[in-house]
Formats: sequence, C-alpha cells, structure tokens
Amino acid sequence: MSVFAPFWEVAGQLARFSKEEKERIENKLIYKEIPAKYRLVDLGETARQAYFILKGFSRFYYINDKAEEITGFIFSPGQFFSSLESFFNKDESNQVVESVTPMKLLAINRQDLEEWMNEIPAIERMVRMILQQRMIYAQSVVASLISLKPEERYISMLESRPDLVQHIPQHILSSYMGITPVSLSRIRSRVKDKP
Amino acid sequence: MSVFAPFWEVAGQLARFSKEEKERIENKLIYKEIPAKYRLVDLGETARQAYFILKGFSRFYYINDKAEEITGFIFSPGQFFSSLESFFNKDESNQVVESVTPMKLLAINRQDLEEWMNEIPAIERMVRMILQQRMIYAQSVVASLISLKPEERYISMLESRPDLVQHIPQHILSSYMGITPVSLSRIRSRVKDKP
DNA sequence: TCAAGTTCTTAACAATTGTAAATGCGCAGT
DNA sequence: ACTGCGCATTTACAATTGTTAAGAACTTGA
Repeated sequence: MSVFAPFWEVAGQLARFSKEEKERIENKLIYKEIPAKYRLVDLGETARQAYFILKGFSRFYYINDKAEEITGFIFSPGQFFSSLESFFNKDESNQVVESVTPMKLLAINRQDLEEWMNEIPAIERMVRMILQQRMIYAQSVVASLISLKPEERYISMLESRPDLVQHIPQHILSSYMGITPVSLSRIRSRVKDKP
Repeated sequence: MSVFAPFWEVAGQLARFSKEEKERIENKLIYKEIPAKYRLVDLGETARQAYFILKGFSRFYYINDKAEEITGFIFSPGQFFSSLESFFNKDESNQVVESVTPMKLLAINRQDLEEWMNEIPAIERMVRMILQQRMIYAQSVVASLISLKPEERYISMLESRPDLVQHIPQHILSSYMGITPVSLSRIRSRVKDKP
C-alpha cells in the first residue's frame, strides 16, 4: 500500500486525474514526519508549502495583544492545510501553523502547485473544491459561534467532532471555541453531571 | 458605460479572459432589479443562480429553533453570493438568501457556470480565487468572533466596514455579530459616550 | 392623515462568562 | 525518586450579556 493512497482517496473525490498526472504529482510530493508542537509556518514567514495530513492533528493560531494563542482552526487526517493567506498570496503569515500531535504529512511546494494549477486543470478543480468545501464548513463554524452558547457549542462539538475532543488539549480547544480554559472546565463539569 | 463594467473590473483582477470568452459570458448574464427583503433563495429550495452585486446589500440567514434569524454573512457591491452549499452541491438550502436594501444584480445560472467551469479555465480560476479570498476573510471573521468581545467587535466593524453600519438595520447587524439587539444598543450608547 | 407595525432604546433582574489566584495532577528530565 | 513545569480544576468576585417588558421613534400602507 503506497503512502499516497490516502491522498488520492481524497483528491479523487474532488477531480479526475490521469495516470500521467498522478505520477507527475507523486514525484513532487514530500513525505514528512514531525513531532508535536512543530512549527510548519512561523509568524511573519511566507509559507512555501501546503500539507496533506496522513496522521495526527495540526492547527493555526494568532497571537493577540495579550500574547495569548487564539486557535483559528484545527485540522485532522485527510485535510489539506497551510497558512492560507500566506501560501496563496505570498504574504507574511499573520498566524502560526503548528502540529498539535506528532504527524505524518505529504508536503507540496507552492511553486509546484502553481505550475500544476496552470497546466493540470484537474488540480485547479481540486483546489477549488477544497476551498468550496472548507468555505461551507467555515460558514457552519460562524453560525455556531454566533448562534450557540458556549455550552451548546461544546455539546455540539462532542457529537460532530469527537476526535478533536479526544486528541486536542483543552486549553487549545477552549481557544478554538472562543472561551477561557476556566470556562470550558466549568462547562465540562456541568455537562458531565446532567446528561 | 456597459452594465457589465463593474463585473469585469472584479473578474479581471482574478483571472484573464479573452474577448470571445467575455462575450460568451455576457450573453448569459441576467440583469435584475429587486426590492428590499426580496428572497432570492428560500429555505429548502435549491439555488439555481448566483449573483454579482452592482448595487445594494444582501445577506443570508439561518432560522434557529426559536424562530430567530441568524445572519451568517452580509454582502456588498462587487461581491458574488448565493446559498453556497445549495448552489454548488445542488442541496436543499438550509439558509435564506435575501436582499436587505433594493438591489441591482447580475444573475448567473448554475448550468451555465458549470458549463463554463469545464470549458473556460479562466472561469474555474476566477471561482477558485473568489473562494480563496472569501475563505481568508471568513478566517478573519472567525478570529474576531472568538478573540474579541462584542464591544471590541463593534468598534472594529465601525472601522473596517462603515458601509455596513450605515446601511444595515441594527437588528440584522446584531444577529451578524452574535449578540442580541438589546446588547448592541447598549454597546452603541457606551461607545458613543466615551470615544 | 391616521393607524399599525417595525425598529430602537431603556430598565431591572437572572444567568453566564471573564479574571485572578490557589490547588492538584501528571509527565519529563535530572 | 525528586523536582519543576505545564495543564486542568475549583473558588470567589466583577463585568457583561441574555431575558423580559415597556415605551419612544420611525416607517408603511390604507
């Protein structure tokens, strides 16, 4: 079983690739293993790679004026990630992209991707589909942030993303939910008592 | 001055179109004028068109279990909008898409767009770029929701989107900010007193 | 013009979160 | 085994928001 299998399982759902295209792409994908808390993109850096997750969890976070880490998103296996703005716009990243657990990744160089997007229509289609799906999901995240109370958000997360609740430390989860670790702890004890 | 000029001003920034492609596209764009509070996509309906805003403001909103309208996004001139999930996935819309003010629009049929995305690479590129930019913006919205207090969010909105504060009724703004109209009113009086 | 319906504001009270600080738990490195 | 550090929990208090209700201000349509 090739290490590329999970990649094509996802990519194949989004666009059709010929055998030649697949080979051309596989030749440039870079297999990587990284430990927990490893910074893939640092603040002020320009992201030169995007990543596909084979195993493990990552996130990106901002640093606010109180030097707190504000988690913007948590990524799980089968997903692509990078510092979106930095990777596509060649801007300096305003966010840190970091592994949460040890990870196995496939890395894609920006230059390669740009080349492919010009020469392989299926790749542009794939990227469009990823962004489309991610955007739909982002809308549901916003909806949950503006319409649910933190406690309801936690319960909804328990159901829809049990993997996160299981693998992600609570101080990271709480910053992802927009509440303090203290408040998340209170919510947990409240929910535990009366289910 | 053609009614399509604002469209190409935006589209031209995102991808390169030949004269023939532009003509082909213009022939299918549909000019529309609609009054305020006009429903372009209703709950449970499948969106058959996407829209480019020439003039006016629109939004989409969910209906929660208390029958309240939860505004997910507000769109302004120069932007494309529809019920994203419904339009692309041919799903039944879980959100209402509605004008806030009277509007002037260019409508695009889904069938035409799908055809174009297969035959005109620049269109797939354009859609990808729109989703990319919208996704980057969505990330900043999420960041503001999880890291700022409602009052800070209102002040930041005053600076970054004064057009919204000016043209959008406050009960809609408040639902977009994730607070009650009552609370927004309090915030406004607090901000007004001590700037 | 008047009447009816929205929208916005203000008030009082309940509920929840934020803040700060102390405690406990668990894991890593010496 | 011991020490130190990061993480999670608990407590008490302050601050803010949600809720409900009432009234003012503004629109809309007959």
